[in-house]
Amino acid sequence: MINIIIADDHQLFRDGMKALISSQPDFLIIGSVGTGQELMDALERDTLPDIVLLDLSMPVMDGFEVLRQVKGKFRSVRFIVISMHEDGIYISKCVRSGAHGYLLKNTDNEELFTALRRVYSGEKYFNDEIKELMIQNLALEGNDYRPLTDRESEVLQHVSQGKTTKEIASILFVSIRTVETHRANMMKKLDVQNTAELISKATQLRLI
Amino acid sequence: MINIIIADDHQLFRDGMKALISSQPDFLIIGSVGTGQELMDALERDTLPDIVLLDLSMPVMDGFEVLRQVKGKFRSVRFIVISMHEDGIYISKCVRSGAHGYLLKNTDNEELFTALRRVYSGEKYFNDEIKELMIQNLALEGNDYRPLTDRESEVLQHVSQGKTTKEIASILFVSIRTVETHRANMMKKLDVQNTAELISKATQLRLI
DNA sequence: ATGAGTATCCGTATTTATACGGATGCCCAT
DNA sequence: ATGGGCATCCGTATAAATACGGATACTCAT
Repeated sequence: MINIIIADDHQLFRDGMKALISSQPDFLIIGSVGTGQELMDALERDTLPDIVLLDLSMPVMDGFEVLRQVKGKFRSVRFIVISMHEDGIYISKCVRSGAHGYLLKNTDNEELFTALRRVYSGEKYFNDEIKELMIQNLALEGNDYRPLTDRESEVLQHVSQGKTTKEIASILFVSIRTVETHRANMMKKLDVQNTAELISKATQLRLI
Repeated sequence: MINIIIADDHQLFRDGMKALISSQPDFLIIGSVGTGQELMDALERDTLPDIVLLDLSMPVMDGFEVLRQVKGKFRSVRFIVISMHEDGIYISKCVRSGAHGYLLKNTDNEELFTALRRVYSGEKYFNDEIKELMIQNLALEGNDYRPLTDRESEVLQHVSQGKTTKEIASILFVSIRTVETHRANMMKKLDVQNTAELISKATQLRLI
């Protein structure tokens, strides 16, 4: 019997999920919580589930924070993220944070069951579409991805708003050469040829 | 009694919605369909509902196509779009296509009921968040928004990939001046100062 | 004490973008 | 026949970006 907790701030969703999952003989819903804090409390206090179905966008303590706090703590519990976000960056972030699976909220029933069973048996579950999104995101990041510094981010923000190097220098009270250097460094970090590609890529990477 | 049809390709969602809506004494689910075509057939054949809860991303005939086909046809039926997409462009497109309301799939129960009642009584229903997203999109479009021509879009694509005017001229077998003119015209249409802002705005407007 | 990273700034040069106009020809709707 | 929109191309000029290096000083971890 696979013990499952559902963590999502919408009762409708939890109820629907509970009804669906309970229809299968090998699944048992042992908890249904509406906040990250409730989930943490349940994990500390009660019988540990085999799997947590975890929404990302919960108030106060979101899914990412939950993953961060449980990291290395409840090792026997596996987390399948369920999210509306079909964005490679969210998915990559979840995978890095230790998620064992990722499903979109419009996943169909059979796939949900398959995911639950696969993750229960020790595998990770990411379907082809999810994999493709992750690959796209990693390809965007490139081989030697280094994050932008605070100043670079600031300059990038101004550039994306259409300001010239001269204008940015004036706003930040620095030399034109300083801004030029920051622009050049960003272009190197993101491996792009010019400003158009910089803005394009930075947008895709959610740096703007 | 408010008669309602639910149109969504995921049975779990339809079932959950049906259970929730049926819990209210003034609502009656008179149909539950999984495709746009089924919805069209139901509207042609059966008693018309007062309201259709319409998912956007259905296979073959999506929600936009449904709205387009019903435009001016079933005038007494009101459409509330239910979508995962919290994107001003989707929302604006729905409103332009005649939707009477727009809800995100993580809307809470009470708000769903409110929306159904308001739309039934002749109002439109868009909450503050949805309105804000629309406003942002309209602000982006600006005052005298004109769409890009095919050639402009083609040039824009190349520009966003980091190509210079010279390179684009070579690829398209036209003069450098031609590409220069296209770039200048796009910048005028989108009311931006330079290429960085062009790419930034075009991305937000989903032109790239 | 040392080294790496960050932020700052420089000289010189070339390439690219942008701006100010202007023009012709084709297609299509009126 | 006419006019508007689109795609094409031009001369001249300035502004901006990019590129090739180089440099100093501060902070923080080792």
